[in-house]
Amino acid sequence: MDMFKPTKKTIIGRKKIEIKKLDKNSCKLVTFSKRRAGLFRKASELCILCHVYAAIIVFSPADKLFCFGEPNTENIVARYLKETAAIDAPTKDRREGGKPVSYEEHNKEYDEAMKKLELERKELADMKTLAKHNNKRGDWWKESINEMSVEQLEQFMIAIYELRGKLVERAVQLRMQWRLS
Amino acid sequence: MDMFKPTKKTIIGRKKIEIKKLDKNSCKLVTFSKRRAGLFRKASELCILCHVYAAIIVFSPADKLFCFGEPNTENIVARYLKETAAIDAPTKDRREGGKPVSYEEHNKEYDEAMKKLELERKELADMKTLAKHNNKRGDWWKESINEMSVEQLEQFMIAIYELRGKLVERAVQLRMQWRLS
DNA sequence: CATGCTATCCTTAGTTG
DNA sequence: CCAACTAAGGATAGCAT
Repeated sequence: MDMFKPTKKTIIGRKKIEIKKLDKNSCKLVTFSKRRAGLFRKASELCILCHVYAAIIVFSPADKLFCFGEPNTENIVARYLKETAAIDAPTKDRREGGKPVSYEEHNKEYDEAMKKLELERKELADMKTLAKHNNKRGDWWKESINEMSVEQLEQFMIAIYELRGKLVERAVQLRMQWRLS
Repeated sequence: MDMFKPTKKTIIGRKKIEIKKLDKNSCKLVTFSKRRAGLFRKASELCILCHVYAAIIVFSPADKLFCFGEPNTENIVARYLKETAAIDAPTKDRREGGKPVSYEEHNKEYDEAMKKLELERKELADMKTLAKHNNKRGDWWKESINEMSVEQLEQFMIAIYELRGKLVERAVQLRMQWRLS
């Protein structure tokens, strides 16, 4: 291999940049990749060094989801939701930008949902007690997974994912209720 | 004040450290504070430079929650849940640990499970139709979310997470069935 | 415990292949 | 476009206050 590079010259090395939005798109993508990798590595080091759990969620310039999680993202997020749900209203140690969240857009959905809820609440109350009666054990639907056919399972999974979205909405809804009270 | 420090000497500067769990507790706490700050700053820069959204969730050695969010943590998390819910089952773009699951060890379980399944399938088929009959609408449990109390909701969410694991298992199970047939 | 300092290590902007 | 390289700039371990 060539021991020396007589051709070495114009390499100037890193220059200082201002932390401002990058307009050049190619540059932005490269920078995003590099810095995201760096960020994830730093997070990993932090987790190992200090023996803590952490998760990072990033949406790329192309709106693709990237996430890091030690030991995994989902559990951290779940725990985050739990914690914030528990201490949200009173203590809420927001670091962030400080904006108290724009609930505007959420409000519409919730208004609708709550009206709908109001109506359905009554007619569904008895259905629930009925269901509870029918299933001696509350977790029948867990057990029954093993008997589902492919089609049933698929449908059920879809339903679960929808349900999950509803759960999140509902959780936010409840949190708002507390906040307002 | 003293302008000069003739006493200056022992400052060695930074030394290289191995990325291993820090045992010394005081050191761990200091390192955690410093590196967490650095991590959040990096994330902030990434968000500004590349005009992206990101969130970081960290649990400190003392198990306290620290979070960063641009523009705020909650929305990022909500969006994360939405995205993963939507594309999870089919595409599942886990970044994280990344193991594509070793199917070997699953094989045994699945063989057993499949036999068991075969037997149970028939005797449970009618139970299912019974259940379907009892609940005019198959998705009563979706609607009933809106009436759940906080406690019920929390328990339900936990159940859902568990259920999700079972679903994944079951899905792999079925996939293998197809593969073998 | 938090803050400031400094020497050293690490990250990465800019460039080349 | 992606990977490698280089050196400037930034982060930080260890120490001191």
